[in-house]
Amino acid sequence: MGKDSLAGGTYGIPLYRELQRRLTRALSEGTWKPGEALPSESRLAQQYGVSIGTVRKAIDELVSGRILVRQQGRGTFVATHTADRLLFHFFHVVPRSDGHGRPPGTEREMPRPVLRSFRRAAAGATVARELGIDAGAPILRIDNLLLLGARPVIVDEISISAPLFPDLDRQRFEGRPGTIYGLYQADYGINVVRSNERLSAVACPPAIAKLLGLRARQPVLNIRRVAYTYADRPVESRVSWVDTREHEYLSDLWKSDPDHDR
Amino acid sequence: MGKDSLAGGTYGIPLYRELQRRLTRALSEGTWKPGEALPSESRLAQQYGVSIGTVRKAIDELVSGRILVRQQGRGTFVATHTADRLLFHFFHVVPRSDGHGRPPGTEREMPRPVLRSFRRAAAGATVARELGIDAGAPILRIDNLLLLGARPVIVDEISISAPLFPDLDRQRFEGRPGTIYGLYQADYGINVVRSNERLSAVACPPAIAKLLGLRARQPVLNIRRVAYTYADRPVESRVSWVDTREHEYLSDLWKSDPDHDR
DNA sequence: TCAAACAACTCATCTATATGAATCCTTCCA
DNA sequence: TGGAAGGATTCATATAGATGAGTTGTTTGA
Repeated sequence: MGKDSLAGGTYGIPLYRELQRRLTRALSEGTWKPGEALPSESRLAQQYGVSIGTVRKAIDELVSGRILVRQQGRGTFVATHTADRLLFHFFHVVPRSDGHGRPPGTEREMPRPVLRSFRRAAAGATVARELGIDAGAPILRIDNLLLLGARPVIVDEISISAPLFPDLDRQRFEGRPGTIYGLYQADYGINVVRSNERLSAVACPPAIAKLLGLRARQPVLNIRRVAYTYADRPVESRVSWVDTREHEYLSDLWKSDPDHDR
Repeated sequence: MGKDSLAGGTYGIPLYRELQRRLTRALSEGTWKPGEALPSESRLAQQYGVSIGTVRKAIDELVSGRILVRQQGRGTFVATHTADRLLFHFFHVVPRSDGHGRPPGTEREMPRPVLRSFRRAAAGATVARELGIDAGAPILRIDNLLLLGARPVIVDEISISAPLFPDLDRQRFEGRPGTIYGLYQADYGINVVRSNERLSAVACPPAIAKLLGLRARQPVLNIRRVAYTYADRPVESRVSWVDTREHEYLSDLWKSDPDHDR
């Protein structure tokens, strides 16, 4: 029975759920970094003084929540923000599928970001509420134009709490090797695991319309996303404006992932 | 070992997955109707000649896919289309949450439907493709206006394959006791278990605008939904027009359900 | 040197069993 | 008549172990 043994611990709540809580906390504390392997199931079982089946049950939900990834013969790993993961779990804009026989959601394409502005600002009421910080608190405000194919399709307005991302500046942001969530993860140990989006149709503001090559007041899809890390801690508030003339927003609550069979 | 034993059966694919396949097929054949209980886990184990753990694993995914519902001490039941289930899994339009401290998604309200028209028609190309039938095949076309509070917010244009719903007429449709999916289920044994939605922002057609109390060409949210039953068989194609001045579309891929913890 | 064989390790599947918790039904007694 | 007690049945949790499959690294042998 290892030093972290759960034996004789919490009452009322199941062992596997308590173990899950501890694993999640360890994850949020950076005990194992994204891409790294956790100890093997048998070692975890030994360490926490539970059976291997209980360890598997604790891990099961973290895997189905895309927080961990299991690989037979290799181990269990902390999920990383690869381009694929971004595409299938956090990026829902796809080419329209009107008419063609092709099933929706296939042939997704990685958006090419063009940085429009990077600056420090103070949180407005809405962003503050979404990020769980005080109104007026310092934030970083990043405006991006996303190209799909050759065409500008999305304008992203990103707000993140400045103290969470020390020393993040324009150079560093633009020089990131992968996705934005990959940057949060690799440079700041913040792993975005879930997001929540609220959509509405609005008349396009002139400034946005100019970027999208749209006439002002034309209908655009407005998306407010809040991205969360472990334990539902908000990390990023993002407002997107989507030109849906040639693209659409795909919401497929199940089977959104070709790899992940369930 | 029961007559349905899986022993010595399929090679290569796991027992629990084969059992899952058989259960799904039995479900689609109406062996157990919605609301009814399946045989107990121990009985299923006996019947199929597998251990109880394997039965649980087979059922696990059907439960997480909301196809079955487990109740400790009672049994395992085929999910039914209660108002709650509709609200949380198939109805994503909620009051805007701008400004208020209230978390998004709470305080949902059941829409009140007003039937605008019920008629027989021929499937157009898009609907035919979505329903997996031939273009020109007979369909039922139902137009609904949905009120949230006192206000008209959504126009629904529903298309279903006529042969799938024999003898369905306006009286029967309007006289249904519960939701539309409840009608499909109770009267035709068709259990909608999944849906897929594609959203875009468009200028509101005049006919729709009149119903929603909106000026023509104002931005509205256009939703194309295809609803599926077991084994990904399409059942319904629905086009919705949503007035998002006071409401918005909520897309929360995880924790959309207060009951269902995962 | 190269490649096959092997060993050691991982997660995946499957079994068997025990105990607890929730529900339902019957029995029994005041 | 009513309600408590008990028993039977259900799913929920937890354990222990066997076997299989996939991966990795090492050893062996031609």
